[in-house]
Amino acid sequence: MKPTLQAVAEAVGVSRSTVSNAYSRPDQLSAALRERILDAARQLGYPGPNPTARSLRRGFVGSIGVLFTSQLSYAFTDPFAIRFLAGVSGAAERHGTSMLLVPLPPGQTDARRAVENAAVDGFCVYCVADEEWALDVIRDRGLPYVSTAPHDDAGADERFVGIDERAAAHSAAAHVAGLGHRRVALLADGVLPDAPAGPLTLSGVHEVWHPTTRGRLAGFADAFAEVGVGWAELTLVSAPGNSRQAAAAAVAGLFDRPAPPTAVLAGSDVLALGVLDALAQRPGGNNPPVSVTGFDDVPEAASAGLTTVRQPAEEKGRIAAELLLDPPTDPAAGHVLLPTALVVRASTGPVPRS
Amino acid sequence: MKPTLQAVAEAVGVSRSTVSNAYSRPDQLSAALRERILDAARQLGYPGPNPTARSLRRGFVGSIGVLFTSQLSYAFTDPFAIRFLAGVSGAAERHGTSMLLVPLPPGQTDARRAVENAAVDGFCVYCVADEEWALDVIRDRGLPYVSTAPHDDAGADERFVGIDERAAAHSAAAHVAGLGHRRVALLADGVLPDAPAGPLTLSGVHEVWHPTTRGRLAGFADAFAEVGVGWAELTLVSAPGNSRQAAAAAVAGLFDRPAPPTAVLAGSDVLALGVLDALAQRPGGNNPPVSVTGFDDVPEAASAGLTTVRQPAEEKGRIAAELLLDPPTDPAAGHVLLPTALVVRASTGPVPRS
DNA sequence: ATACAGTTCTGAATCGATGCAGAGAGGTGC
DNA sequence: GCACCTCTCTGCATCGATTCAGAACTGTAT
Repeated sequence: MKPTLQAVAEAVGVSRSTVSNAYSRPDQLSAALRERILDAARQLGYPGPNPTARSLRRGFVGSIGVLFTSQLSYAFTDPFAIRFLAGVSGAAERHGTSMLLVPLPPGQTDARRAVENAAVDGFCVYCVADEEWALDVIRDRGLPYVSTAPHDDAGADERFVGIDERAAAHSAAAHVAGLGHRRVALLADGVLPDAPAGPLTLSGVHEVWHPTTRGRLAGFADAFAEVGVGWAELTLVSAPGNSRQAAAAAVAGLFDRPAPPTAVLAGSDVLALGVLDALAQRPGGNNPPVSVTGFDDVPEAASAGLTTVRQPAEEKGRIAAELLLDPPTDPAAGHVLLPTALVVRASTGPVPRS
Repeated sequence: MKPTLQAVAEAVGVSRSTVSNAYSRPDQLSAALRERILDAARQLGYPGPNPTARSLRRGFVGSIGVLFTSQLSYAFTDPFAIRFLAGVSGAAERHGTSMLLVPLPPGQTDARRAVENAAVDGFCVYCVADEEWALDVIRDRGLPYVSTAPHDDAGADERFVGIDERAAAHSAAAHVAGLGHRRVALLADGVLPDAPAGPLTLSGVHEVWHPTTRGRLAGFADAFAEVGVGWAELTLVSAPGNSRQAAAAAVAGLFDRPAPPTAVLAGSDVLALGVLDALAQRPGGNNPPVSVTGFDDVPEAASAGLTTVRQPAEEKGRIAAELLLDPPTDPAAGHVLLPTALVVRASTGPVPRS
C-alpha cells in the first residue's frame, strides 16, 4: 500500500494541508519546513499527491481529449490525421496539458459511455463520420470542445477550426474542368452510412451523409455546373473507409466502361493515391492518362505528383487545441477558417484525344 | 452547475447507491427502476457518473500512459514512433482503454512532476533518451510499466519488448563489410548527452550514452572487428535529434575529406534518409556512390531504396500495450524479443573502384 | 507588558462517486 | 402462521486530496 499524504503529515507531525501546500503552494510555508516534508515523503516512498484525488478536488484534470469518430487505430494510418495530432500535441505541450486519445468501441451505447467516461477538461473533435451524438454527450457534460468539421446543428457560439470545404473543392474541380474534362468521377468516403465500395446514384448532393464530404462534393459539382455538366452526368463513387485499398477497389472496372471518366476527383489524398495505384495496375499503366486530384496535400502527395488542395493540417490541430486551451474572449474569434490552395502537379492534364 | 448522482437519487426518491448501480451494475436492480432512474437523469441533464470521482473510488482510471522521453510533438514526426503508437492504439482499443500522451516539459523537476501527475493505470515507455528518472517515478508510484529499450538498471521481472539491438545492427554492418567497405562512418543520435552534430571521438563504444544507440553501435563495431577494422578506424558521427536535417548537417563535409568513408551506417532510417538527402545535394549527386544503411524499415525506406534492418514497429506497440493490459502470469513471458531482418535494397553496393 | 501586523500552520468541510453488509419486502413450503 | 429464501434496495464508510477561514506563533514598536 502506497502511503498517502496523511501518512506523510503524521510522520512529520504537521497537518495534511501543510503537506499539500508543500507540493502545490510552496509560498504558503517556510522553505525549511517544505524541505523537511519533501524529505520525509521521499523516505516513506510517497510519490506525490494522487492525480485522481487531486483532479476530483480541484475540479479539473489537466488533459484534453482528442476524439476520432472512427476507429482510433485508423487515425494512425491517415497522414492527415497524424499531422493534425502533431499540431494538437505541440499546443498541448506548450500548455503542459496531456492528450487523451479515446477509442470508441463499436455500438452507439458503448461509444457514448466512452465519451462520458473520459477524464478530460475538454475535447478536440476530429470528425470523420457522423459525430452529432458525441457532441451531444460533450455538451451534456458541460465540457468545452472545438470541432473541426462542419456539422448540422452547430451553434453560433461553437468553437470551430476548419476550411471552406465547398470553395476549396471548387478550386480543384474548376482546374480539372478548365483542362477540358467533362466525363468525371467523384470519389469519396462517407457518401451514405452503409454504401459499399463502388459507383452509386444519388438524386442530389444534399443526400450526402457526412457534412464534410457533402461540402466537398458540392464544390466539385458547382464547378462542373458552371461548365454545363449537371449532377446527373457526374459519376459518384463511394470508397468507404478512406483507404488506398478502398479507393482502388471502388474504382475497379470504372475505366473499362464504354465512356470512362477522363478524370477522378477524390475527396482526400489517400483516396486519390489509391486511384493512382489502381490506374498504375492497368495493363499499360495509366494510358491514356486519367487525371486525378486529391484533397489535403499530405506529405505523400508531393512525391506522387498529385494535384491536390492544400489545407494546413498541423495548424488545424494547433489552433483547435489553442481554441480549447485558451478560449478567445471575443466569440467571433472562436470560429477560424483556414486558407486553402490548389497545388497543381503532374496528376492532372488535358483530356487525351482519342 | 451540473447535477450530481445525489440529485438524481433525490429526484427519483431512491438512494445514491441505487443510482450508481443503475449505471455500473444493472444486475443489481430491476429493469423498471433502472429505466426510471435513467429517464430522470436524462431529464435533469445528468451526464452520468463523474469519471474522476469514479476513478478515485474504484482505484483505477481506465487509461494507460504513453511516455516519450523526448518532446511529444517530435514523436509525430518520427515514422517509427507513429507505427509504434498505432500498435499501442490497436491494443488499447481492443481493451476499451484510453491512451494518455504525456508531454514532458523541459527540466527534470517539471518533467518528474508531469509523470507523477499523469492519471493512468500504467505506462508504455518509449525511450529515445535517458529515461531512468522516469522509470523511477513510475516505480515509486507503484504503477506497472513496459519498457521498449534496454536500460541499465532493468530488473529481471521488468516487462520489456524490444529487439536484440546488437545482433540486428551486426547484420547490417556485416552486409556492408561483406561488400568490401572498410572506411566507414557510424551515424547516430544519443551518442553523448550534449554532442553537437558532426564527427566525434570516443575511446570505446562503452562510452556511448543512450543504451539503444550503444547496442547498435556495438553491433556495427562487432562486424567490422571481424574483418579487422577496429573501433578507432571507424568514424563516429553524432546527429542529435534524430531528424533528416540533423543527419544531413552532421555528415556535411564528411565526404570532402582526404579519405572519405565509402559507407555510412545510420542508427535509424530517418538519419539514413538524411544522409541520402545530403549525398543527393552534392555536385554530381551520390557519385561515386556512398553506401548507406538505416535501421527500422519505416514506410519511407522502401520508396527510397534504403537498405535497412527491419523491426516490427506496430507489433512492438501492440505487444507493449498487451503486456501492460493483461500481464502474462509467467514472468518469463514478460520479456519479449522481436525478430529483425536485414532488408537489402539499392542504397548499398560494392566499394566503387577509384 | 501590550498591542498589532505578518507569517505560518491547523481543522473541517468538500469534491462525486462506489460497494459492502444488512434491512425490508414479497413469496413459498409445511 | 412461522421459518426461510430471494430479490431489491439503503446507509454509511471510504477513496485521497484541496482550500479557506481563522488560530497560533513571531517579532517589533510603544
